[in-house]
Amino acid sequence: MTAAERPAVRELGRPRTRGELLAALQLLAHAGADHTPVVLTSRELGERLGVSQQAADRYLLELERRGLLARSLANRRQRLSLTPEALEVLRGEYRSYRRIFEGPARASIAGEVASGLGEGRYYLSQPGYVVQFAERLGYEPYPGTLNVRIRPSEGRRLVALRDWNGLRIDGFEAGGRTFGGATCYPAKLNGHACHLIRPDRSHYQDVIEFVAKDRLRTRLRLKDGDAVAAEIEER
Amino acid sequence: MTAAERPAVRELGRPRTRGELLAALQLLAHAGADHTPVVLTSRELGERLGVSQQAADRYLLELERRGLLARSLANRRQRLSLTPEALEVLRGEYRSYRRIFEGPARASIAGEVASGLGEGRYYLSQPGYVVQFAERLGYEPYPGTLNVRIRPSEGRRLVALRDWNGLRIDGFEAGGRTFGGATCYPAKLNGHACHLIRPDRSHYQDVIEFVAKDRLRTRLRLKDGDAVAAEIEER
DNA sequence: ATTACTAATCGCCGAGTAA
DNA sequence: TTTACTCGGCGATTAGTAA
Repeated sequence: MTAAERPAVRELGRPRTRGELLAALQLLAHAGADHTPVVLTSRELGERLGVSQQAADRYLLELERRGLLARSLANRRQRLSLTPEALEVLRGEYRSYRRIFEGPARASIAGEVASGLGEGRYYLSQPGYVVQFAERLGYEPYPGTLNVRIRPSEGRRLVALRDWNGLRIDGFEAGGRTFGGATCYPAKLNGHACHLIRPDRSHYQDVIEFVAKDRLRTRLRLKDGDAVAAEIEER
Repeated sequence: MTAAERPAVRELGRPRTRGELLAALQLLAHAGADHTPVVLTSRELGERLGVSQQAADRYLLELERRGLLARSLANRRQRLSLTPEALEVLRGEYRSYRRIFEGPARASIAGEVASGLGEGRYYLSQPGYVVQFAERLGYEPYPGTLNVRIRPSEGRRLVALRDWNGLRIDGFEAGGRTFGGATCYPAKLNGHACHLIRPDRSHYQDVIEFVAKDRLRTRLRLKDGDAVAAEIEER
């Protein structure tokens, strides 16, 4: 997923069009189109949404045009299924509402310092990232990540990060290659403020990465294998 | 809250208008208007929603008209706060999205049979309730509730029922008096299918009530003080 | 500055209908 | 029956502006 697509997918447009499409996505998800193709006529959809068959059909066409809905017309009966992008949109709404009623989510996680592949320095030096970090995290991070290995069982808990609001770092293209996006979450490592950074396409299963203004290894006097405690919070 | 108001509050109208108002409510809640009056100009609101100042202002007027927003204009700077009805609308959305990603919620709870005040029979005999039960639960319940006393600590867990989807029984007026609404949740009592019924204005703190097609005391051979296990599920 | 009215424009809705 | 187009009508939007 490139940088340019992201915001387009996240935002459904202006409120005027947004509401109808969201309502349609929501209804389709409840009908099961989030995991299975669903047979639903535009008439039925319109009835349930309180609009005409024509309007419902337009919603479907529009959703398809935006890459949020996959349709297959077989024998005049369309089968509808939501795309991963649509689920991302719905998940964003879920996050938003959950934050209102549950407050920001938090998690504590323990692990030990691990050595990375040294790529962090290369990536975090990319100007395309640096400007975004400066703008969204409020600082230019030290060009290198601190890797922390966690127990696989704890890793499963972190899957829930999908549901959290984070600070988006968008991907971009530079010098003919693609740099992927990432999401950052405010964190404390042994009490020291930093950010957990979760690349969209993560290479690791049981390693999480942190960025901070200073070099964390030096600042916290850490070496490979040292135990660390991380506190992660929703933005 | 009377029966007539309920649906009007729950539904924000057709998708066309619904989306804008929901987006505005959502934004206001995030700005803190759910618990504290918030100073926010219509220009700022419009910018954040991606509409003009005029449109944003209309949203505010419309929300106020629907009883979802309280405004106080002091010195040309309006202070906005959401009403309980608005929070109910937002909570409904939260429920809906949570169901998509978390699936139906469940809870197990233990308690013991308690004797009620005998009002159950009177209430459940009201035709205004009976027709709704028949339509929404799929049966006409035996006119009497089984009361189960739970430990106060368990009762706190049931507060979460607020966040669950349930089957609405609307309040109504008959014979000059008002009958309040309630929400029902599919449940099993010692494995027997029934419904937990939660009146909007509950008299009890640590007593929950069940309805079923048959008389539960007879069917399950229960007497006061008997231990029972209940499984409650989101609709 | 604000809020919020009026007027003109814009675009969504639904009826009719084709395929 | 479906899906999905055209088009007239009208409700929502924005610009301009008053208070």
